[in-house]
Amino acid sequence: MPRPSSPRLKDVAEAAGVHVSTASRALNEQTAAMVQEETLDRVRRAANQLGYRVNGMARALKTRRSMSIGMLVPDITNPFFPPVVRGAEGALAKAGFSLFLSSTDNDTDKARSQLDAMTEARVDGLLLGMVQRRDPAIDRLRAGAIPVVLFNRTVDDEGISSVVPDDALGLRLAVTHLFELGHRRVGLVVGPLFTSNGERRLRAFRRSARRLGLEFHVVEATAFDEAAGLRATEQMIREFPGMTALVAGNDLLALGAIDAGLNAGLRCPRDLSVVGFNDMPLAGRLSPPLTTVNVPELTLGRLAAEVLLSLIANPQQQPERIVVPVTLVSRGSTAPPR
Amino acid sequence: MPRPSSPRLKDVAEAAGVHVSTASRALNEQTAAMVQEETLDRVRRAANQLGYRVNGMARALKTRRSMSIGMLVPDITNPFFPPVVRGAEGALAKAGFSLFLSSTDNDTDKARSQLDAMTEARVDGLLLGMVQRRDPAIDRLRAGAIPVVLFNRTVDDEGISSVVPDDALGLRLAVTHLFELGHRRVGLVVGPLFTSNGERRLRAFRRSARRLGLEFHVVEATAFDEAAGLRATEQMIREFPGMTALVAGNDLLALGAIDAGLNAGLRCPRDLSVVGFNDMPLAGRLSPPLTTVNVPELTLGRLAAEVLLSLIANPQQQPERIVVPVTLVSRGSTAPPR
DNA sequence: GTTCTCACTGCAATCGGTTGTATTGAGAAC
DNA sequence: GTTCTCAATACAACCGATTGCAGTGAGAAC
Repeated sequence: MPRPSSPRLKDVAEAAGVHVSTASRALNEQTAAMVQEETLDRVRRAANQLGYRVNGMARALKTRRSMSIGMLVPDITNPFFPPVVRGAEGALAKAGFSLFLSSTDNDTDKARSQLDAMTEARVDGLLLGMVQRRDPAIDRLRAGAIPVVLFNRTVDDEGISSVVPDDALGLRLAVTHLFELGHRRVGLVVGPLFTSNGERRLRAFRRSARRLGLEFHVVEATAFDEAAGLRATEQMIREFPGMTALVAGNDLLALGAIDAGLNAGLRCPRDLSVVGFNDMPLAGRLSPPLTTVNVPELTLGRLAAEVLLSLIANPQQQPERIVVPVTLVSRGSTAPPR
Repeated sequence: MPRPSSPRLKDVAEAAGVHVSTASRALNEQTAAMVQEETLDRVRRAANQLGYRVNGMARALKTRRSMSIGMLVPDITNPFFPPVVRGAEGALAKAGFSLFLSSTDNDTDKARSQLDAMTEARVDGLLLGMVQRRDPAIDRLRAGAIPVVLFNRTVDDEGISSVVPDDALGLRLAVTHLFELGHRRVGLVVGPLFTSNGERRLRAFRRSARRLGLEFHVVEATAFDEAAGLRATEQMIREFPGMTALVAGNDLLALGAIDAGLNAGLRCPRDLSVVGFNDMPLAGRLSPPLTTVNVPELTLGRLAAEVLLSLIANPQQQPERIVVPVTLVSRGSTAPPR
């Protein structure tokens, strides 16, 4: 019966004429110093010869480090996330970690089952981008010993590391921009308020609008996508006539809002100015080019990964809550009111 | 010294007062029938009580199945890929598999190192979207026993399963569309010819253009992104004056082409019609809305995953080469020549 | 009362590595 | 020549599951 699987350390050791423990040390950077130069060579040569690749599962089982991390995003097809994933993946790969990625489709059950899968895979850390403000999944995670960093959204609980955009600054910039263009009657199509972005952006919007003396109205969208933006804006147009401008909870909501406006005979930006949030890729090439709040997505992903890595290196570490600065990008979807 | 880690099967077994092998059988669907109803209950209760999660590494080590698959894409920030990833992930999750995702940034070295990492993680299969027509990485993989399905691009070698769009049909549709609009002098900004999409689209373009009696010129872009599209089109404009329309190797190249045209004073579609390929998300909302060849991305990803799953279930299986049909979506970036 | 079944459970080997400890042997110190 | 030191290597336990096989005991068959 021929051995069907790939060569094991034992095979390498035999080929090199050493004990498997010696082969193990020879092949590990950390321990290679323990073994004689000449032996080192023999083992390495044998390993190359046989095309040996360490069995990560066996190693992980023994060392209790899988060298993998799990990343959950609400929806990978939301253009905001791919750059975040890329930023995270780049930083992780540099440190030798692989990435388990999963889209939860904004579905709590799916999120839980994916989280279970990652727990079973014994990932060394988690990057979570889909949490709700009060999230039972997080509570269960806190009990466990697995390092977690939240990104994009965070939880109300202060005890967990996170990397999020500066929601308050973003909304202030957006509202101020509209005010300076001359708008005085401004709507907010906010994302779901069970998310931190929803709630924070709403609060900042209210505060800015009040301070500037604007008339305003708020409608909560059921999700962060175009369809929800469309529905919410239809409602907004019914409930808040005379509105000349609108801030959306993110860029996809903004697209839905523009559509709803069009359906109601309001052209953007002539009859209705719209500001998005995120500055997702291609936002500047849309028709009209979207005025929006830029979030440095790659950086956000990279930072989240770096915080996680340092948390893995030192689990006792205090939680770190990073707020990434944002800027307003003024493009074609906003204009002075007529 | 308290046990810091999560509960093991042994802990569950002790809590339930049974042997660990019995606990193992009780907790596995396949083998649960072997154990008495009453014992089953006790074990399950104990497992829930302790919050037991199987250690995937230990299981994988013993069973030689990691229940994970690796997916390599050239660039996750290319909007074409997220829906493909999502399609694949959905199908895989349904079958209980997790997804290792990695962006290779079109870098052969990075691809190789990621492939090594996946090999070490002992993934049960690979979904590769970044292969070149003659790819040494594939040759190395063929030797091994790990099931592979290529998507989006394929290799010249016939022996490997793949799921790719119908490049030939797509280009024929694009060229015919331009012909019917009245264009007679048409360029092709093709993707790198070391990719199957590049080469196949070029061939189909030439054939269609000849058959229709068009004058044509081809420039090869160095990558599938906007910057490469811009550069290639600048060259095209120099070398092929009087061109009224252009087919791009994908949507990002098309965007670069539109920019290059603008820089040269050619407005799209008034002075230069442009057809893309892929119909990436938001393509229809761009300015101008992109005429392009629609590839059903979600389906493509799902199919790739399904082929891989069946290959994993039955490794002796003949390779399957699926060609996914495409359609032309006529929008605003094409118009009759002036 | 024995023996045979058969359903259930326990035993122990195994997957492929890592790592603390023991062993070995050559040269230094005496 | 004996003992000590130390570098290099071998031994063996262990990580946490799975699974072929052996054991057990209750009831059936005789």
